[in-house]
This record gives sequence, C-alpha cells and structure tokens, in this order.
Amino acid sequence: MDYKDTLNLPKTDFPMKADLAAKEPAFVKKWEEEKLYFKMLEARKGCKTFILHDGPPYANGHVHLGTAINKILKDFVVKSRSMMGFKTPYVPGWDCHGMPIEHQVIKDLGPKAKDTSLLDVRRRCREHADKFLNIQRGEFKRLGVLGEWGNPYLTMSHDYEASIVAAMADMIKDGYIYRGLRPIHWCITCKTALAEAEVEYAEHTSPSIYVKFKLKDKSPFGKNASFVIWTTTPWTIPANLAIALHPELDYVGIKIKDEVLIVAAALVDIVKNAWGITGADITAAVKGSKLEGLNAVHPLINRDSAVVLADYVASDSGTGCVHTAPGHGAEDFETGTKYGLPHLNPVDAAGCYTKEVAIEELVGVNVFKANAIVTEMLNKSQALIKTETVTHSYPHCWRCKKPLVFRATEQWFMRVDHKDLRKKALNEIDGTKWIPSWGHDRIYNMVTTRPDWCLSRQRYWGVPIPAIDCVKCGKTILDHAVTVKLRDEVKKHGCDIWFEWEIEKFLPKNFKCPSCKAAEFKKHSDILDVWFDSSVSQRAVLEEGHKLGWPCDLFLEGVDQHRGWFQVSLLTAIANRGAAPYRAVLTHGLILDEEQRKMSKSLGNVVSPDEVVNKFGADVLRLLFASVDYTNDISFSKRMLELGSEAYRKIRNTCKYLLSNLSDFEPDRHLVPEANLMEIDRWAMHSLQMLVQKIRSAYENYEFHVVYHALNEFCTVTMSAFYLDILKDRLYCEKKDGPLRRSAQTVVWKILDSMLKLMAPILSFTVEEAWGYAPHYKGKTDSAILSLLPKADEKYIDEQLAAKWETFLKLRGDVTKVLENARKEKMIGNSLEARVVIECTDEMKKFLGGFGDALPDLFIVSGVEFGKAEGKFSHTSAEIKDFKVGVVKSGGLKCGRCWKYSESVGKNSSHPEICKRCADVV
RNA sequence: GGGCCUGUAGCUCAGUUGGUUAGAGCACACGCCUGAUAAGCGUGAGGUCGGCAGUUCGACUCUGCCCGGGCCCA
Repeated sequence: MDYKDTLNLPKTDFPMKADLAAKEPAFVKKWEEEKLYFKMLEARKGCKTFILHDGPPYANGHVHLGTAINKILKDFVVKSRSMMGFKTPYVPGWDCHGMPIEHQVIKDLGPKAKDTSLLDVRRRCREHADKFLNIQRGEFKRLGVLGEWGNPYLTMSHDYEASIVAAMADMIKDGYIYRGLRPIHWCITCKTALAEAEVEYAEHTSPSIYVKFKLKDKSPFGKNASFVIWTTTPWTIPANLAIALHPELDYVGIKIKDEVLIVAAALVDIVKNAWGITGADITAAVKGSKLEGLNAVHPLINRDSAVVLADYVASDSGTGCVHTAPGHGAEDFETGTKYGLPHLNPVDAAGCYTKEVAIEELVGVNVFKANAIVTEMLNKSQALIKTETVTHSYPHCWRCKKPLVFRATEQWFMRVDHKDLRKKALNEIDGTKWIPSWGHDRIYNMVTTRPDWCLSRQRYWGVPIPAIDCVKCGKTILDHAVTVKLRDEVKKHGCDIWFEWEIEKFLPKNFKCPSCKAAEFKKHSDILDVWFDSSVSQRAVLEEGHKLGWPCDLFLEGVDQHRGWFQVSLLTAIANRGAAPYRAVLTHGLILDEEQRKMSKSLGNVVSPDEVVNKFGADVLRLLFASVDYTNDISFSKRMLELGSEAYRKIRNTCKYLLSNLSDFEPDRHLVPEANLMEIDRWAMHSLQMLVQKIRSAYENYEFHVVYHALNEFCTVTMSAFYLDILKDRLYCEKKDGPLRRSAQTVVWKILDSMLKLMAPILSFTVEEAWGYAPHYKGKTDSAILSLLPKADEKYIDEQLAAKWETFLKLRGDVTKVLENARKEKMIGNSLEARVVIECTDEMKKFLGGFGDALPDLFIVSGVEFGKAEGKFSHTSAEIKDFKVGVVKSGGLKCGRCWKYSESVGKNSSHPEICKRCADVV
C-alpha cells in the first residue's frame, strides 16, 4: 500500500517562482484602481499624523538609482509609520524650473533657439518638465511607491509659483533682499551670464606673464623691492587692486642688480628657471602674515595695490603672490570683500573696457584683444619680467564655444545675517533631530560659514524677480507692493504673466521712483535661483497647498542636501516663519558602482532602476535597499543583485512553505490556545516575539537593514534549518486535525501572519501576493499594508524557555556533526537511518530528560539513548563539557509512511509496513 | 586645501563601557535527501578587522599620522 496519500503534504497555489517583472505591474494597477493609498489613510482616520515631506526630484530625465533609493526609503517610512498607527499622507512633488531643462530645450531647438521668443522657450520648458514628471511618476509607481500620485505638487503650478512669489514678497518686506555684486562666468559673445553647468572646459592658449608690483612702503626686503605676480589674463591687470599672499608661506627676495624681486621661498627655483636666472642672492625669509597691510604700486595706473592674505594661495605654481582683481574672480572677490576693496569691473557686457578702466587707450577695447596691449604697456613701464604662452584648461561657453570671462555683475541676494537669521538657523539646527547624528555638525558648519544667498539668475525658465528700473534715474527697485501684485496675478495666470504684461499693470496707483519721483519704469527679466523654488515647498505644500501641517516630521534626502534642500528650506522657513520646517532630517548615502566610484554617463557605469526592475523585479530592488546601511554610500554591483535575489527567494520560499502547511487551517476554528501548545511550539512563539520586538524598534529608528537581517536570519536559521525541519514529521504524519498538528499549525500561521505584516513595508508586492493565499480570519484586512504591525505578546515571552532551547541548539550542533561524519563514511544517508548515543554528565542527562520522548524528533533521528559513545563516529563536544555523541544504525524497520525506523514496524497485522504511531493515525 | 563621513571574510551586515581562538546569513567547496524539488538539510574552507606608530598588562574597539573612497565647499 502506498501510504503517501495518507499524509498531509504541503499544498499551496502560491508559486515558488516569483516572476516579479511580469506580476508586479498588475499589482500597481490594482492598487491604483482600488485606491490603496487612500485606504491606507482611511484605515488611520483620526490617528496622529506623521508627515514625511517629499523633496522634489528634478523633472528631467528618467529615474536613476539615486532617486529610486530615495523614493523607496520614503515608501518604507510611510508604510511602516502607517502600520505603527500613524496617519501618513504622502504628497510627492517635482522641481520643474531651472537651467538643465532650459538647457535641454535650447539644445533641442538648435539654431532656431535664437529666433524663439522667451515665452515660447518657457512654454517648451513647461512641456518638457511635464513630460518627464509623468515619466518619473510612472517609474516611481512601478517601484511600488504609494502616495498621492494623482495630486502631486509641482513647483511650476500656479499656486506653487504664487507661494514662491509670496515668500519673496515677505522677505522683501522684512528687508532680507538686497542688490549687490558678484563675479560670474560671462560670455561676451552671447552677452549673457552662464551657470556652472553651462560652462565647458576646453584647452585654450593664453599669454603667461610675470609682472612686478613695486613696494611703496618700507619693507623687510630693503629698497627697490617688488612683488612678482603671475597671470594668464593680462587684461585683468587694470582691475588689479591687491596682491594676495599665503599667511603661512615664507617669502624671500631675489636680488638682481639693484632690484629685489619677492616670491615665495618654495618657488624660487621654479621662477628663476622660468626667467632664465642663475645665481642671485636670496634675502632672509619673511612669513606672509607679516607682510599684510603693505602697499604696492599698480604698474599702469596711479593706484595702490594692497598686500592681503588668502589661504588659497598655492605654493606649487606661480610665484606665491597672487594678482587679485575682485571684479574678475570668485576667490579675488571673496578676498576683496574681506578687505573692503571695491568690486571693480571695468568691462561691459560685450567684453569691452568701460571708462572705469582708468587707462584711456583701453576704453572700448575688447578684453581678449587687450591682452597684447596690456602686456606691451607693462613692458614699457618696465614692470614685465617675462612673457610666454601657456595651454591650459579654460572655461568656454556651451553655446558659442568661445572663451569666457569672469565679470562682477549686479545680483539679488538674501542677507543671511539679517534679523539674526543665521543665529536662529543654528539654533534650529540644534533643535532638530539629525539621522545619523553627524548630520548636525555637517549642516551646522556649513550654515556658520555660508555667504549671502545669490537669488538671481539671468535665465528664462523660472520664477521672475519683479525688479524694475526707473527710466529717468536708472535706479533698480524691488518693491513689496509690486511683488504682492505679481503674486496675485501669478496665482491666476502663472509666472508668464510677468513677461506678457506691460509693466504698468503691476504698479500700484501713482507709483513713483523712490529716489527721483519719476513714474516711468522698465521690467527686469531676472529669475529666481531654483533652490528658492524648492526651499519654499515647506510653505507651498505643508502650509498653503496640500495643508499637511507645518512643521513636518521628517525630511529624507541624500547627503548632498545638507548644502541643498535641507539648508535652503531652513533659511526660507526661518525668514518667513521663524523656525525650522522639520522636526527630524534623515540622510542617506549615494549610489556608487562596484568600485565605489560614482555613477556617471561618461564612466559608462550607470545602472538604471528600470533594468533592475525588468530583470529582477522591484521587490528585489526594494529588499536590496533595505539590506544595506544607507547611512554610508551604497556600492551597487551585479554581485549584490544576485545575492539580493537569492535572499529574496529564501524569504519567498519560507512564506510559501508556511502557506503550504496551512491549506486546511482556519484560524478562527482551529487555533490552539497558548496553554495547549507543545513546548517547541511555545519556544517558536517566543522567538517570534523577539523578532517582532526587534523589527518594530528597527522600523521606529529607520534601521531597515536591521529589519532585513533579522528577517533573513529568522527565515534561514530559526525557521528553515531548525523549526520547520523538525515540524515536518508532525505536520505531515500526525492526524490531520489532531492536537499535535493543530498546535504546529497554530504557530505556523502566527508566524506567517506576523512575518507578512513585518515585511509589508519592504516587500510590498510579494506580501500582497502572499496575503491573498494566506488563511482567512476575522478582522483580516484587504491588504497587509492596512494592518498594524504585530506587537510582541507578553504571554509568549519566556526567557527561561529560551535559555533552555539555546543550550539545546548548541548540543544539537554536536549531534549534526557526528551524523555528518557517519554520512561521509556512507554509514547513513538520511539521518533517520541513525540512532544517537549520548555520553554525558548526570546533570546533562537530566536536562535532556526534560525534552521527554521528543528528542529523536528534535535531532531528526530514529532514536536517542544514553550510554558509552564509542567507535569511529563518536565526537566530543568542544563547547559542552564532558559531552560525547556517537552514532549507531537504527534498529527495527523503516516505516513506509513516516520513514522513521522503529521496532514497532510489522507488529500491526492490518498495517504491517508502518510503525505504531502511523498505524494509529491511519 | 577646508568641513562632514567612510574602509571588519567574495557580498551584505554584527561586534555590547578596550579583555580569552573576531561572529551571522548569502556566495563557494564537499556530501545528504528526493514528501518545500529551478526547493530542503548537513559539514567545511574563507579575515595580519585599510596601513603605520602610540597609549595600555591587553585595541577591531582609544589617540596621531598615512593611504583609498564619498558628499559639500574652496
């Protein structure tokens, strides 16, 4: 007789093969149709809210791994907090304005760009942003991210734009905004400012000149001493106002005839070589810091050049004395500002000198043409030491490919120290929880040293700054009332209105120039820095738009955002509201390739989430992102993906196995009360409570990798390798509805139900799938995500029991070792072919006696006896004192049903092939 | 150059206030099972804890320097 049919073998339709790439899109569709996101909110109606405010990704290009991990981590947070009992509305958003989109649009227009109107460019930019935010929306949904996708926030929506203008208006009213100078990359051909991303570096040949600046004052270097500077932009010499030295470097004079030429000591050999000088006496060295405050004479203009100090002065090239023209370089500008020098910029938009240059012959001359003229002038005035040419990497315009210049221009700034803003910001930083904690120091240091915020951009695609010029006196005005008017119109029509309408429509009645009282004005066309747009999201979304509540509970972005969104949001929030917009800020690392290098198109090491999702499935990617400690950068490799899917399969299979043993189990009818559970089952329940405790606190602290590792270990070690392996006999062979089997099933079901809930925030797709196959019970939610996370149940926690089983597991290790020895020697195959002989202390014997007749099952052997453990296969425990295990062949015959060897086989006349237990069951 | 972070087995992580032979899982090798089967079980082999110096009776853990990597500045 074939007894297989009398067994309760595992049965489930839940497939082993996940086929995620094919199945997941159906779940995405289902969730959307049944409005799972809203059901999730509904399930927590009236509960305390937890607001994760989404930082807007840029609406350009496809989702990459960096944006993917960000959204997936956010999804973990939203789902886990919801399952912890919080109401978690999550409104995703997009950053829609800005240079990269404009850049792309203009590139696509090609030569037509020149003939395209500003409004037309803006329209195309809007379409571009719209297209990509839709693409990204689809990609985010595909990753399993739940949120208010039907009503996201867009920084280009009329309401949002109005909030931006409103924030600006408030700052104008409170005196935060001023107009100042700043050197920026400028193309003299296109007559426009360039953003950093529009600058292309290319080889360029420049003159390279050494110029003497004679010291005016007495100096430690004696009479007739000159500082020598080196520059590759002779045209900036007329704007020279200072010579920068390094405070820590030593400076010496090189004596040549009756002159002394001052350079850094470290560079003496290099410059002598460059000038073709041999020999020459060197004066004693003087530290740069001792020379601060001296004055040299400008070689071409009747003007002083101050000796100043700067840390950026290099000691490995040039002369250690840096020509400083505050109007023509970023560092020069900083230094000039520090020393109170004017930001002299004698160059107009077309690159020609203005009258300010103070050298008559140069007025109106193009700066690049002026290189030769200036050099010749220096030569004539005997200030030139040496001239040659040098080929180096130099910034060029991305559009016309011509070399750029640095030029100080007027810009709008936000005053960071106005009304104690910086101080308040630092205070708020102290009051915010930073995860990980070093985030505090990072942003604190940045805010401490950051300069004023340059808000204006000379671009097309953005929110206009409603500045106006008085036609009569030329004064530039940024007026609060005009800005408020713009805000109201933007709310109705969008930002284009500033460019469409005549200026008069924005002016209050009888508006007059505050300086000359004239009434005729011209519009400016500067737009706001896009960081301003996103910095306002805390106001536009939390407060004015979706009204989620201000401040929010959490910002969650990559490490680069301490300088970016975290900081700018803080600044605008404090200027507008006086406090930080977040209670906590969590940062994650960036995605790097397998060699820990950043992913970039030029390196060709970019992996797209799309690729991963289509090959492995979103759940594998989600599991992978859960498995790593995201506080560090994440090195993403093929290997990692393979391991990720391996771990995924293990978890999936464990679920499948649990499901397959519950096909006939109805929790509401068959649940065995705690008091009637078998001991090992109570131990399993204890272990489950430990898991629940660990995972709950991990979610609480956003430690998803702890969730993963706990889950993984539970599946592999606790369940698969031990508990479930031992349970097989009971589940398969015992009476279908007998207490032994129902006890096991009770625990199996509890474990399944808890595990699915614990996994739900991470393995959203798989859990949803398994949830459908899991037994029904009263109160079971439609979707696992709508349930609450399980709580550790005190009545199952039993530390004494746990300690007992811990010891047992240790000694079981010794038993499996002996069995393996026997297997190696072909004495046994299946462990049921063996009996185990244990030689131990009386104390241990008593301990083992405590497991009763369950011992053979716990070792998965056919018998356990105490005696002398002798022979080839005996093994002495390394861990347990005086503990020795031996193996002998099982006596009796193999039961045709449960495969255990037993003396009872053959004793039952109606079932001669099976053991007593099985005969009783059958 | 500055601020912040980071470097434990091939991969992902543990490693409690410094204290005996540094732990898991996966991958790998070998074997078993064939009633979780493109599954399951067992055993095993993998690490001079980035390097060097120091503090200490004793350091993966503390200090300094160096090397590699990241972000943000300059």
